[in-house]
Amino acid sequence: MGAPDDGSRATIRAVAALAGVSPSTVSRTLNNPELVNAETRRRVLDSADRLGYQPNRAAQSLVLGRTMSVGLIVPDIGNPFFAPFIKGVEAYFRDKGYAVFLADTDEDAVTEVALAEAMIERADGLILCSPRMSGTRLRSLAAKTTMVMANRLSRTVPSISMDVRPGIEQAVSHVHALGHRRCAFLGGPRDSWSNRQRRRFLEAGCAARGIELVELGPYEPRFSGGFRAADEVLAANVTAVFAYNDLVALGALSRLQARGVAVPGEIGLVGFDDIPMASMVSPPLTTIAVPIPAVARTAAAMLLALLGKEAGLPSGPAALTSASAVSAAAPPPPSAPELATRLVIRSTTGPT
Amino acid sequence: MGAPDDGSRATIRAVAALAGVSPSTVSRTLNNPELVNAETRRRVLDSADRLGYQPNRAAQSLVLGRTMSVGLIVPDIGNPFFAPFIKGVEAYFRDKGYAVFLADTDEDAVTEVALAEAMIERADGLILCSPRMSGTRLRSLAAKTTMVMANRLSRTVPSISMDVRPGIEQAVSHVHALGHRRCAFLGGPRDSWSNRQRRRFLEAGCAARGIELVELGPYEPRFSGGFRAADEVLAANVTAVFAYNDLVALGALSRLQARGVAVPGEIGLVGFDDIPMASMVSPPLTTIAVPIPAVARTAAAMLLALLGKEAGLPSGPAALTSASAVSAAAPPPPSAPELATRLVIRSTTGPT
DNA sequence: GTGAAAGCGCTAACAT
DNA sequence: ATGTTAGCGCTTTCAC
Repeated sequence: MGAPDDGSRATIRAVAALAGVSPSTVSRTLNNPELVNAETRRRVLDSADRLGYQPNRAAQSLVLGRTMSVGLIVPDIGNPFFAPFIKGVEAYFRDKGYAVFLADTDEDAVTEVALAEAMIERADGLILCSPRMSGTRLRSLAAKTTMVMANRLSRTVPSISMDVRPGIEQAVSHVHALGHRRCAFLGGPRDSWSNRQRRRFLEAGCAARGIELVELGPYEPRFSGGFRAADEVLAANVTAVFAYNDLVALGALSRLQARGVAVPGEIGLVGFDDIPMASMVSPPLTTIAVPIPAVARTAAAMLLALLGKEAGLPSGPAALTSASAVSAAAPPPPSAPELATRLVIRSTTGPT
Repeated sequence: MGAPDDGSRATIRAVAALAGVSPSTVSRTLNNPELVNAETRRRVLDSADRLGYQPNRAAQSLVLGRTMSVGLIVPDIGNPFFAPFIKGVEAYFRDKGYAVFLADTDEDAVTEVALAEAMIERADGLILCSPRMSGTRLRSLAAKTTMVMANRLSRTVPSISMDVRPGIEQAVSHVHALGHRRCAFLGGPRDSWSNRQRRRFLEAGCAARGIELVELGPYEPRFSGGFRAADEVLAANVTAVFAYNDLVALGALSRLQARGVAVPGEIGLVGFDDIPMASMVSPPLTTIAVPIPAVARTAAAMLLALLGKEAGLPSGPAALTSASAVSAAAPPPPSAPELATRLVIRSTTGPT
């Protein structure tokens, strides 16, 4: 519709004037249409789009105390693991009328804190995806804003993570069934929460089945890390390998093949994440698929619920949601079935 | 650093009161420190961080007329091609004190327009990366906000794109030197600007060297598209193939190998983009590398310049602004050397 | 059902 | 060098 061709955007007063009403009526028409007479409403609406009127967000934010935007901080946009997460969060919030600020920490904890602080000023809430910062900093941030953490669990900060257990159980069971009795774990970053978690369950699963597990690494969680890992695997005298993630697995696979080692013939290989590339290499990678879109949606929903609660929502539908989110500060239920990881068997695992 | 432990954030008046000055002095201290007495400044700064004061962004935006944030719209966050772009834009703007809104259109032109409209309300400017919408819509958007388009050129909208020519020239020359005389182009989406551009230069390069070029497709610009393409390549009786992008090339490679066709022995293969995966497969893909980070930085710098120009205008802001924006639309120099594509020779090309 | 008035928190003339 | 004043554009009591 006809925006004023000069650059100035129409204000609520202009609309009011054109419609012959007061600014308050225009505001009501837009925000609480039921409070205004049908005929008046029509006139207002008409004038509004005649002028191409768009409420000024800054003014709204100032008076309402919320910006209708949230911040999302990830360690590395380029990491295929995070893309679906970003996508999921963005799609969820867009749908609810929120815009999403995105920032990339380059895997650096200090940058991460700085970015979070900066976003607090502009967004109503924050989602920290796989945060690298210390628990202390995390808590301090959480005290300053509404925040949800994904892929890392905490008792003090609302958080959500996938359930790695089923996938790992399935993988260990699978490898065991194939006859492997001595395996390696290609560890990721030492201080990484998810690395610790993956290792723990892996150890438990192997122990339970009498599989000997040797831990190698830590390796950079990249293709190059797997490259290096491959040579150490060969020296470790194992028949199967669990990698910290697919990138490492893929790197190892590549190097193994280059060295003439048959996969899965001589060495079986299991990845983690199921990034798109996992199914595109040859042989396609057996891996533990993680439900990132579900994690993303859950995190987003959690944040939205918290925002609603903060805004003083009367105990409506949101009350329950946010309750569960806050109790998420207590042992969050990673038991939700849609958050379960699962083994995807492709072609890098076979009989020993 | 004691933030008030209750939820309310300190205002400028609180700081002023604590420091025993007026709000304006606080504002000055923060925005034009040189205008205020050193001793006063000290007191103000002190009170400010005593209270953990952070200026309210919404209030600033309202009075200054700018939000210090920009919007970035991409077709698909998950596409490895776009990740470095997003990263580049975000890093650039973060550095300048801007925050970046990100949205993903899912390759849909309608969504794209809607998202852009939504962002106009919240951001000072917009970067459209590889926009799918029509030129008309593009122009209409550009009239409403400060905007820069990347990976697509336009005379009427400020835009920036890499220079595909050198890379393609090198590729054709390389393939020609290897003895190939009949090649195929695996086309991407028919109406895609970059597809048309790539094809055009490819045709020219081949024609100039007496290489016969058959165009296949269009294919989905994904791994799966290349899969399908491979079979058609085999039927086309060519010895080398240029793919619309790496994903297609990789898909084709995979399928070719599955069918027992030797690459580069029987068929040579050249990709486009040089996504990370290109160097990770085996054999590693020969491909035309595109300078996405440079494109991203350039686009960002362009937008920032336009924003600055708009803000710095002496009189009637709007009229001149759009004029200058349009003038920025005059032939953008894709000749900048850092925007040049270049051939990366790996192992999917060899003598015929 | 509608208007008038009072700010939200900040910056920027304009005094002083 | 600092304080006073007047809004930025909107929402929201509070009257009518």
